[in-house]
Amino acid sequence: MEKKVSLAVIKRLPRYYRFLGDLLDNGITRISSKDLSLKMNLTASQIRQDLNNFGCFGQQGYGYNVELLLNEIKEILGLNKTYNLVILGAGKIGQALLNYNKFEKRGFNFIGIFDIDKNIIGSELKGIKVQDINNLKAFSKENHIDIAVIAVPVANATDLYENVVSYGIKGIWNFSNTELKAKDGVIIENVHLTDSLMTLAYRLNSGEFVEE
Amino acid sequence: MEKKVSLAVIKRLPRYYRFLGDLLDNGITRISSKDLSLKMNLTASQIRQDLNNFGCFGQQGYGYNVELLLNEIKEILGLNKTYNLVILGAGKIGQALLNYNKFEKRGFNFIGIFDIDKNIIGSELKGIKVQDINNLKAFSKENHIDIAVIAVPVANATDLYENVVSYGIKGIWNFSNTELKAKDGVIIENVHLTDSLMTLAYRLNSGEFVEE
DNA sequence: TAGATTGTTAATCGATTAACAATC
DNA sequence: TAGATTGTTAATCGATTAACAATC
Repeated sequence: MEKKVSLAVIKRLPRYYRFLGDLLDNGITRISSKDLSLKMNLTASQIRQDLNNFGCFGQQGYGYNVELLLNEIKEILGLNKTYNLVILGAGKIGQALLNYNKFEKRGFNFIGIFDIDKNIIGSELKGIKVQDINNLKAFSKENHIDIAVIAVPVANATDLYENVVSYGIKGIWNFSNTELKAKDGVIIENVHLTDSLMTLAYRLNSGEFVEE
Repeated sequence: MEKKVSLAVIKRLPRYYRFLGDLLDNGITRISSKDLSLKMNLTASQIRQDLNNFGCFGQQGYGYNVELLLNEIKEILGLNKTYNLVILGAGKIGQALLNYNKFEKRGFNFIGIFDIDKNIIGSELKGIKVQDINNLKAFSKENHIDIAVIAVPVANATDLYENVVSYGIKGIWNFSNTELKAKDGVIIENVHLTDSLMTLAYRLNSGEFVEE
């Protein structure tokens, strides 16, 4: 296994990916760490350090080939594979995620959506029939699920999480505003919207100036 | 102005707030940094350091009074005030946010929702009429807006952002997958869902074990 | 009082930045 | 070749952890 890369670096990768994609779209084929640093508001040093966690993608005197680097990062992020996702909770958040087309473009495919509410179960959303959450166990045996999206109310989130893990699902994208207990081999990515909004509130009051 | 508190600390505050709220709900009235550290998977040192950025809330030999500390953090985060928000983009994400009741409980009130689509404009969502985005300027003169939620497609986000800033709105909660240029006095909080999902994909592939 | 636990200073660790030899 | 820019080592900076006197 490769040496451990810090989470700070990993969290910057999607941003590199976005900027490089924009460059390519604008017909720019090469870029130096210096020029990229100016666009991204980072230091050139940091960019080179970040990239060198994964390999030597540049060339002295030349810089980086944009397309090549973009593909390397795509590979690093695991975006050459596809992922099967299920959405747990067919409320507004679940539906919003299901309808957002960008995810499928990146290889994240929604193969199922589940709910507990009899009034929603059976209805069709974006070509997928909403299933009873009790079907998830059986469904997970017939289909390989990479990621479960937890989009249910806080009260149900923890129990659901335990079930999901017991079905062997390794990736959790958690939208519920609660802590899910870390378990070996299970990766949890939290999207705590309330926390995000509170942080914004704090910063609005603290009279902070230019930021990120 | 107080000394600058690092963003790392600020981002931990909502989590403290959540845990302390849970403690209080469970009837726990006092807690030591040591016990809290065990629950939150932090070090006791870090908790004391974090809190002491803002004041001395504990007592030697006793620990912290849960209710008192909760209120202090509430105050620090600016949750004793209320905030007026407008949602820009009445699509699924905009609607999901509008319908999520937790925000209003914390003092974040949605006072308007705007869209560009004539088919949606005029319809009513959660008791609020969807307005034409062209009304936003006039609306912002009649109402104090603390935070604009950008929930429009990438293509429109940058122009909209420039407009919003020109209307004097200082807080931006950005759900579009693009970079908004930092400006003095404007606070941007990004929720980059695609980035979050990519980070999850990376971690799923990297064979990482227990985390966060 | 004795024990517990804070607030705070000092030590450590890790991440960012600077510098520069290697080399395209 | 000369200039540019990398990859990488060393220096700096900041954040986390440890230690402990103060004190409830």
